[in-house]
Amino acid sequence: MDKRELSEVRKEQILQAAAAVFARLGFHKARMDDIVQEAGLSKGAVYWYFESKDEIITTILNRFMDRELENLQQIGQGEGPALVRLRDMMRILAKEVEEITDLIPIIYEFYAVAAREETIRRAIQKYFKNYSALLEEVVRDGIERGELRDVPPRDAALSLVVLIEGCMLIWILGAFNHRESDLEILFEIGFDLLLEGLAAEV
Amino acid sequence: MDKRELSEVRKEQILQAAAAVFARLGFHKARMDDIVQEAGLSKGAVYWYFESKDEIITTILNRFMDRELENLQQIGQGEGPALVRLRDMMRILAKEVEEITDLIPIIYEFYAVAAREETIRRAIQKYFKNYSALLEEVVRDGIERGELRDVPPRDAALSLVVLIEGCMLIWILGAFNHRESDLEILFEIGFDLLLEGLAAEV
Amino acid sequence: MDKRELSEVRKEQILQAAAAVFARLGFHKARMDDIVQEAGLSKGAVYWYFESKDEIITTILNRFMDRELENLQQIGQGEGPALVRLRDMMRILAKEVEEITDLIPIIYEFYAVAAREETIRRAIQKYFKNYSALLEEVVRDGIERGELRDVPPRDAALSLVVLIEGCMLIWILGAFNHRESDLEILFEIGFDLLLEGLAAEV
Amino acid sequence: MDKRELSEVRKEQILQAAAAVFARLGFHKARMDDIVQEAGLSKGAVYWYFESKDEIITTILNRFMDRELENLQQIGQGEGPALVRLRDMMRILAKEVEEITDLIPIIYEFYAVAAREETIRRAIQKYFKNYSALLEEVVRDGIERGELRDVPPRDAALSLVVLIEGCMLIWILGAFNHRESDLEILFEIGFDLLLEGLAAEV
DNA sequence: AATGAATGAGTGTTCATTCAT
DNA sequence: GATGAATGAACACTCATTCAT
Repeated sequence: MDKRELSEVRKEQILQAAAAVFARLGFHKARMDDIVQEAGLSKGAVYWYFESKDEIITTILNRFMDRELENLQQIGQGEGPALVRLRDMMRILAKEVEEITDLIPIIYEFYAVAAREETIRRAIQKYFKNYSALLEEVVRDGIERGELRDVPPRDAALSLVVLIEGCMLIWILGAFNHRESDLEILFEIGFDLLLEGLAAEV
Repeated sequence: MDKRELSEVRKEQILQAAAAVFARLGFHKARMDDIVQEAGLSKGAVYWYFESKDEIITTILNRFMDRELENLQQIGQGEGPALVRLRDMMRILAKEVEEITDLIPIIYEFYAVAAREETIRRAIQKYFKNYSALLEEVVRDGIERGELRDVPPRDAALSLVVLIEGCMLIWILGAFNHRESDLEILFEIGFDLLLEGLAAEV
Repeated sequence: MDKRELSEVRKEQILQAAAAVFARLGFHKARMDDIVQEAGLSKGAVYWYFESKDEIITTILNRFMDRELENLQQIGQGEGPALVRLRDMMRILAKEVEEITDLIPIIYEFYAVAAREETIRRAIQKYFKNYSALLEEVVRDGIERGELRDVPPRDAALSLVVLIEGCMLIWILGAFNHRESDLEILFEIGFDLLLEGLAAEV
Repeated sequence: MDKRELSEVRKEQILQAAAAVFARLGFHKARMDDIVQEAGLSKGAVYWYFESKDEIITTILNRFMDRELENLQQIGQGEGPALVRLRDMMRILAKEVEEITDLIPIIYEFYAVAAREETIRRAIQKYFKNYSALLEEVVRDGIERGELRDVPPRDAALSLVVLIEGCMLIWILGAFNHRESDLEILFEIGFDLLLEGLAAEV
């Protein structure tokens, strides 16, 4: 393992630790000392790899968003029917999100910060832009194939983003905690209704 | 103005000031001294009415939720067609939310905390429960009137909550900041698509 | 009850409450609010009768010393044998002290303060002076009567004060907490040994 | 100087400073900032070595008691006549106490606290237990050698503790401030009377 | 006399960051 | 690269005292 490699390993080690601590305590209650301890390193070491607590936070956010996009992209690129691909995207997204449940509260802290701070907001906006662009692509395909109604693809993508984010919120808060305790089921209920519509046929 | 009245006025004065400060700086960066100054009182006075910063935060959350529910309730109770009532609810909600834009980031901080802390979570769950119960009622009415398809009212209510919360998030983050800068328009796009459905008719 | 009388009653009421609170919490942890509550009065009322927390403390100290001296004096003035009178003094002192056990810690706080502050020290010195003068008187009488050896009465009084204060300390700390849990017994053991002496007769 | 050594030095440095400040101002009026300044360190440094003001206080108490016991022990272990050894113990004790005069008020604050708080009381009780055990040993030896009357050694030890503590109190308060301004002299007067007894021989 | 709301200086403690080794 | 002791600004909260009513 050469120097560069070790350096990457150390960084990953710190981010891993930081994520765990943030998940446990949130950004603000988490102290650098907690991260240091969780990482099994020294304070100096952590500060050698990251300039500040803020940099750690931002890095975590970026990695999270990058990975999420990558995942979605791979799924969306399939060749089957659009509806199948969308369903698959949501199903897989649900699985992944459920695996990192602990990190979700952090996301909302990011959102709170983003609403106030330009820099973070820009990053998140970019994320959402990519995110919805991916969905829009599939929607466009679905319309062309005649699977979906001929609605503005961008609006449809918006609705899907709204659906996904809304469900995640409801889910993490346990707001509908009867049978819908699985994110996947929540997605499904919402998705089906969105597809078929609520209005009575005329 | 008698004692009890003055006491209420003072509390409101402090809450008002606190909300302003929180909106500007977020919970954590906001110092008690900021609230004190904004309220135009002394530190002792603030602590005379509230035990701690935390109590101020919680009180704000509760008042917010109470007021929001009350608003929705009044709108939902109307007699017209369900679709009109739902549209009205969202339109008015949009107006109100836009008026307290600054406070929205706080909501996400609450969500983040809620995901971690039982007490706050319970409060928010209760809020969502009431919130969706209101919507469910209107939906049920709509189904009976034949305005809406015969879907499980609870699922439909869930979808509406998801729609509303999702839109608010997209909006506050400015994630689709082209023409949809108004929350109302975002609501409308999402609502229309949800009503008519995305799927092509067979 | 005329004004002056009521005033005295109120003062006593406050001192009583203050003593109880001090006993429970010590001088420093005791807050004026605690005293106010214990007295069942308002803050303003307490400050109407006493200028400050300090004045309350000092007043309590003085009352305590005055009463103690008065008690000793009455006992010491008897006409019987000196040894009997001394024994009686200690016995009664023990009874009294045991009744106000809770207040004893306060005394040590006074001693601590006294060692640092002239004013309090003077008051306590005066107390001890009277205190030992009383004992000296009895001792002198005992020597004249041939009950006691012909030692300098002042030295003997000193020894008695030392005995009393030392026993009280040992007792309140529970330092010899086997059978000597009664202050009276502690006094007796010490007194007997002091009378008979430790040295083997030559 | 290696790490461990430096750490010890720093702790001592802080304790030294704290003792000085406590002596000057008492526990409660002493601020952490005073200790910090006196120690010539930063606030963070002090808190690096001690968790709280309370821990500093407790540590000082323990060190004091440990050292005192060690001293007494060394003196008591001598081989000469018991009376000589007791006299030496008191003489040396007097010297030592006079050297740390400033700390004595602290002791009384401890006594006051001890009377109220289990933890501190236990510590002090243990100290007194050791303390009197040492004296008891010498007394026992004295009785065996025929230097002392055949009294219960434990009672005699009690009397000696009482004598010592009583004298210290009288001395620190300056309660007999004529010629007996030396603690040593006070001890001597008390000790001689205790040895020879006050009662007239029959 | 009495009330209790209001004041504001004061204090123990925390914690992100730095830096000598 | 790595350590962990050291820094010091920041901050929530306390509480004796005041004073308008």
